Amino acid sequence: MPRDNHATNPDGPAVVWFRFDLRLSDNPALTAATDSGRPVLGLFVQDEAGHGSRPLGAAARWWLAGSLRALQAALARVGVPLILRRGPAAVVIPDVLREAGAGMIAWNPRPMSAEQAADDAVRRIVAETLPHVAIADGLRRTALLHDPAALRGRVFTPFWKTVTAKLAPPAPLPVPPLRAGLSIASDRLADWGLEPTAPDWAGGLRETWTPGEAGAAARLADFLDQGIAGYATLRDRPDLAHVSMLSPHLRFGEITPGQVWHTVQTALASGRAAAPDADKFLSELGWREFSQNLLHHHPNLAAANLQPRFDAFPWRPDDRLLRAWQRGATGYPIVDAGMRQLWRTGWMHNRVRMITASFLVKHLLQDWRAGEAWFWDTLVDADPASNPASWQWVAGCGADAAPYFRIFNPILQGEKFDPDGAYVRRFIPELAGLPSAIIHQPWRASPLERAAAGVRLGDTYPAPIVDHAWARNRALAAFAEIKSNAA
DNA sequence: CTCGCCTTGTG
DNA sequence: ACAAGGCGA
Repeated sequence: MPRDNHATNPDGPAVVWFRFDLRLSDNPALTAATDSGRPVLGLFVQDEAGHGSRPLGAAARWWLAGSLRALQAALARVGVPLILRRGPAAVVIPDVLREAGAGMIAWNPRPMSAEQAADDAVRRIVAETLPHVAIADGLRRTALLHDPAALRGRVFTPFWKTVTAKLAPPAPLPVPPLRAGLSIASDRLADWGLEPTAPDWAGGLRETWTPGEAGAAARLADFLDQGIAGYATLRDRPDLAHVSMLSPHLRFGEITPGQVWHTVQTALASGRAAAPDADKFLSELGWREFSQNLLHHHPNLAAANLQPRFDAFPWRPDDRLLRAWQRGATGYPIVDAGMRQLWRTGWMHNRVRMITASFLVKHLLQDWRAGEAWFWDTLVDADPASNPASWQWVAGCGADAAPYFRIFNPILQGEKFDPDGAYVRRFIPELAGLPSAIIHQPWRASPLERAAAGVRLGDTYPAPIVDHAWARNRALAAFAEIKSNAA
């Protein structure tokens, strides 16, 4: 049947504009489009200018490619195309609606004010230039468990108590019965250059992750099956597998916090999870909500200290130190193992994130923003809220932050949370032969132990770039300089 | 106003 | 044991 390619049609297909909600289930926009009875056309717009959000880092771009491929395949199974376009959303969206002869557009609300402003701009342009296109509006919010506009959290515990007191997320939506629609022109994903080619550094990422909705569901099922038992304490052990690793899936909206919440409740009710473990796990979702709340109320979270007195902090920018930290060559095994896990897999265990971040900020006196930028580029789960909020928390300048004087001892942290050195051995094989009792401080190994393990300090593995006790005192002195400033 | 809380460390 | 700062119930 001939088709007018340059006019919208009230009976035409519904375009579902995907953003970081790359899933079919619990997707109100997709459900609204299906409920309208129209055939569905998926759309993802790569808007390098950001469209109200921060341009992705390299690891997140890799993840996005995988997630789009997974979404494209899932939609293709029911005959629905996923159209890829590049450019400013306010230009691309009207173009696509005209080309598709669309009668409707639907998208899920986003939580940040800049995102809402960007979406409002698109809404206005569509309403003004394409009045026959219905806009699915006021849909259920699924990106967060709470409405950040309705609450302002400065301290985590009361914030999370307030949220959980009335927490009853509606039952997640099932995958709707999609009607296939005709396709229009689409970019080729490969042409977006999201994935590295020369060099291809993504091998460790591919081994570790399955981006996409199915991968997210499998990860959650696996965690509830194997990992959540003992979570309350074992979650701090980077050598064990007792964390969910859901963070990148949540970041790209391949699973919603509401789906996680309901799945955990079901596991609780059937006795497959214990209450202390489930509560602790859900409180980690709480930290995610807390960070999003902070970003909502402080859009400049990644750039500005939440505590202005830190504006006068005497950082000592030093590229040599920063690079040593980035490469995992500080001479402190737990720090280096973490940085190498990050480089290899695009992810780092939460406990080790705190240790490595504390080390950069306090032992090396590098501005937390330099560390935040590195994590932003290398983490597959790099989140515009969680990443800066957590860095500010560690640096002591954030909301409900760890006091600055609380300086992690990388040796004690290693011995406490990687007691057998298994985590260090996995990511620093050149230390693998050292006895467990000394593996977190190889400079104290005896000459005989080092020879037996083939460890030559300053050669096969670096000597510590700073002395812990000295660095600790220097950090405390630096903090004392800003202590008297009003908070 | 006190007390607990906040993903501690040192002596 | 004791250290350090701020917030909120």
